[in-house]
Amino acid sequence: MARGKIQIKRIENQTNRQVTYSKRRNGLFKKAHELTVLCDAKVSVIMISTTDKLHQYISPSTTTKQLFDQYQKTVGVDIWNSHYEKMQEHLKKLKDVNRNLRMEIRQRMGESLNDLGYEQMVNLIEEVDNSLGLIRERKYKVINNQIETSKKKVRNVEEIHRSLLLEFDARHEDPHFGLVENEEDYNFVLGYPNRGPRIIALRLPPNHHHDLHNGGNSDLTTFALLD
Amino acid sequence: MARGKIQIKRIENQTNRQVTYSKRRNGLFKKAHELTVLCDAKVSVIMISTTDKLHQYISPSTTTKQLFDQYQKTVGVDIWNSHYEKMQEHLKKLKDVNRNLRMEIRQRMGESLNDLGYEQMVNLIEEVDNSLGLIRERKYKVINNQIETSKKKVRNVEEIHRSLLLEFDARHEDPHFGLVENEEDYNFVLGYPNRGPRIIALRLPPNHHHDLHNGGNSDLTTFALLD
DNA sequence: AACTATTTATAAGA
DNA sequence: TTCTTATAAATAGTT
Repeated sequence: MARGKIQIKRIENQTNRQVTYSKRRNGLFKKAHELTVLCDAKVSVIMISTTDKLHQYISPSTTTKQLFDQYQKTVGVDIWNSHYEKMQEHLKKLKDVNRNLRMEIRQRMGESLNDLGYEQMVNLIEEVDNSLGLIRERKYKVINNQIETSKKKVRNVEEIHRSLLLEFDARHEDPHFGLVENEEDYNFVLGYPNRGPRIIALRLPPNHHHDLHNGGNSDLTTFALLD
Repeated sequence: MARGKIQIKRIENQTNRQVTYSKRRNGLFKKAHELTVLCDAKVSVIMISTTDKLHQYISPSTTTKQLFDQYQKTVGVDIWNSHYEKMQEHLKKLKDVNRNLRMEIRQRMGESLNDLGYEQMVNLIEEVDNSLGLIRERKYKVINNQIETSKKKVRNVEEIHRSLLLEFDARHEDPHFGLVENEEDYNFVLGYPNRGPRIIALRLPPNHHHDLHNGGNSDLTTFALLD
C-alpha cells in the first residue's frame, strides 16, 4: 500500500513476512482499539504467527474470558464447559450431602423432627440412646485410664519413699551424708529435675494437666478416687 | 481519516456510531484477513457492539476453539484459573465442612471419641442426653396426637352407633325398612364407602396405617391406651 | 527503526 | 444501506 501495490498472498521471503507481520499486527491492534473507543464496542483480537508466537488485543472494558463466554453463549459452542459443568455438579452434590448431614445432626439433637414418622423416631431414640451408652462407656474408660496411671505414679512414689527411708536409716549413723542430694534424686524420679516441690503427695503427675481439671472434677476429687 | 480528522473518542451520535462501527468492522476484518494471508498467521477477531451484537473473523486455517485452546495453553491458563481456582477452593471448603459434619455425627454416635478430652466428652454426654430427651418428648407428643384423634373417631363411632340404635328402635314397629342402607351410611362415616367391615370396634381409622405398627406397639396395644 | 511514496481506509455528505 | 470523494492513515519498499 505504498511504494507499490502488493498482492494479498503469502509473502515468501521469511524476513519480509516477519516484518510485515509486525507492522500490520500493530496496525490491526490500533484499529481494534480505535473501534473500541469510537464505537464503545468490545473487541478481542488474538493472533498466532507462523513461529507460534501469540499476541492479543482486548478492549479495556472486558476480559478475554468474558468475551469468550459471551461468544460461547451466542454461538453455542462448548469450549470449556465440560470441565466447568462437572465441577459445578460436584459442588452441587457436595452441598446436598452437606445439607443431609446437617439434617441428621439436627435430628440427633432433637430438632427438625417433624419430618420423621413414628417408627423412624423410635429408631432414632434407640440409636441416640445407644450412642449415649457408648460415649459414657468411653468416658469411664478414660477415667479408669487416668486412675490407673495415677495409681502407678503413686506406687512409684511410695517405693521411692520407702527406699529413701531405708537409705536414711542406713546413713543415720553416718553423719557425713546430708539429705540434699537425695532430695534431688527424689525429685528427678518424679519428673521435677530441679527445685521440685517438697510436698509430693499432693501433686499430680505432669500429664494430668488438662483432662481432669474441669467437668466438675478437680485434681483432688480425682485423687480421692485412688483408694 | 477523510473529509476531516477525528478525535479517537466515543462517538456520541448513535447513528454515526453505528455507521462507523459497521465500516470499521469491515475494515478490521479485511485487515485481519490480509494479515492471515500475507503472513500465514492465525487470527481471531471477536467483537460485540453496544447493542450486544456479535461479529467475528477467524482465519480459514483454524477454528475459534482451536485458537482459543492455544490461547489458553499460552496465556489463558491464568485467566481461566481465577474462576477455576475459586471453584476448587469452594469445593475444598465444602469437603472440609462435610468431613467435620461427619465427625460430629460419628461422635454423637459414640464413635471416634479418641480426639475428645474429658471435658468435651462430658459436654457431649450432656448434649446427647438432652437430645434424647427432646426426641422422646416429641415421640410422646406424636403418640398423644394419635390418641386424641383416635378418641375423637371412637366418640364419633359411638354417637353414630347410638343414633342407629335409636333409629332402629323407631323403625322397629315399621317392618318396611331394612338396615342395609343404614349400614352403608355407617361405613361411609368411618371411611369405608362400600363393603366395610362389620366389626368396627376393632378397626383403626385409616390414617393409623404406618406410624403405630412397629416400634413394639401393635394396634391393639395402642388401643389399650385409649381408656 | 525511520522514511516516504503510494495505497488504503474512511468521515462526511448525498 | 450504499456510493462518493476528499483526506487521513497505513504501510511496502527503501535507507
